[in-house]
Amino acid sequence: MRVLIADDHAVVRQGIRAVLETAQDVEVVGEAGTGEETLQLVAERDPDVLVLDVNMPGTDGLEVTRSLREEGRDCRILILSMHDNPEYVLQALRLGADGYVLKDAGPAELREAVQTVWDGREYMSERVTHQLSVALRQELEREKRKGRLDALTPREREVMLEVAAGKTSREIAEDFGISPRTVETHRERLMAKLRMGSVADLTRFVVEMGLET
Amino acid sequence: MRVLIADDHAVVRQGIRAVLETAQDVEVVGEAGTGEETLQLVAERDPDVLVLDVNMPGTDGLEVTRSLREEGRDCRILILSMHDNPEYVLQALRLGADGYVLKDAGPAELREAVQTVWDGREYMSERVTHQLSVALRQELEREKRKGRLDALTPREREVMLEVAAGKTSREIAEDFGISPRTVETHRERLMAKLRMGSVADLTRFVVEMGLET
DNA sequence: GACCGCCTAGGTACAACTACCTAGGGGAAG
DNA sequence: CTTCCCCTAGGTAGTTGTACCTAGGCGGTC
Repeated sequence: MRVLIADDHAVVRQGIRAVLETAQDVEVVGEAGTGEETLQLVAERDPDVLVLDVNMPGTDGLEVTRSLREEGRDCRILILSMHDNPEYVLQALRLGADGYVLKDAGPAELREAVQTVWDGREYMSERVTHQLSVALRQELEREKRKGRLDALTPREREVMLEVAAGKTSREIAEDFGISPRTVETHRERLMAKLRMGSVADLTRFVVEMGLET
Repeated sequence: MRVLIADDHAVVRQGIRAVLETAQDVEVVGEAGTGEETLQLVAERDPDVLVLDVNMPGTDGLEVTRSLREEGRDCRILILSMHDNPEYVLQALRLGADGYVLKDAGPAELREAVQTVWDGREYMSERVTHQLSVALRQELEREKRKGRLDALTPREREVMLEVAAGKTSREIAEDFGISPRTVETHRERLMAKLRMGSVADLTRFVVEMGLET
């Protein structure tokens, strides 16, 4: 297995090389310190696997990934990153990366990751998949909430904001010039539609959705 | 009045020069494109007023300000910035700037600002002073809230979190294995101590202070 | 021992919210 | 014209929270 290492810090490159070379079927065929250098070395040495840092000055890891895929390179790309930000991860995968490993991974994990992508499978650090699933859940939750919000009538929405602002039904009634009983009706309906069990939950909802004032 | 202009964009320098030179008692004695160049030109030409951009590559405006003050330069320093971020503004003033003007200021304001600092007074764009007063108010509010929070007993704090989580007094009582009446007592006291009039206000407070879980 | 702060909890009266149901008027859509 | 949705609002009964006051037990401090 021919591996190319791309990272802007020489010490990190050295570390990765040391880790990978302990596996006997791995040969490190080069090191790159910038995105441009990476593209050039990949073309020259045609590695099987590229271990690629995302954070590089100038052309960053994601850009490099895009370029390689655009020119039809079929080498495996294992992204190395400090952050488990789902946005980054998804972007990397969308651009054609084969794996995503965090920089705090130990030697064993790094070797396993390289081996895995080389075998044609995807490798993700556990924390990354975890963050992805959390992000997915949040997204679903947001969608669900947005749907619920759409089910409210205009009046209900107004009342909702007032309730979340801590007003009583009587105060809201005065603000709108209607009966407290009517406000209570709106109140019941909106709480039911949003499936909220308390003013506290409602307030959280309003704050989190950025609906105030 | 001898003025030196420092900004990393040539067009901006040109614009400032044009604006200032319409005033007949102003003479632009030089332009600098980097922090280093600025320090050198200030030493060479000894201007009365330095119009200084904060965002410059390498040594930025704040660094330049610090250096000039450290070496005992008494020229007026008028900071030019795109942002009205209070942190920046305070930092600039702390380092010895005499004025802070936003980049979206018109020609008239810029001339007035230069004139004002040259007269030995401070000049601040209106939006800047406004942002500062807002920041100050927020800071005071935060302090006040923190003080109030410190007035709570441990038990009251626990109850507060449960209330903000939307639980009823009965539920909280069960969680803690105490009487609902006791929870209500805690509840009344904590609401009074925090000066909160509703669960909604309390929930906001807890969320904003980052106290949950 | 006296004092104080905290947790505990009960009494009373009232205010506010909840649940579930009914129902008329008005406007928009079919 | 009928249907449907929304805003309106009342009835009734039950739950929950608020306001103010009292009070015992407990642990630490002067």
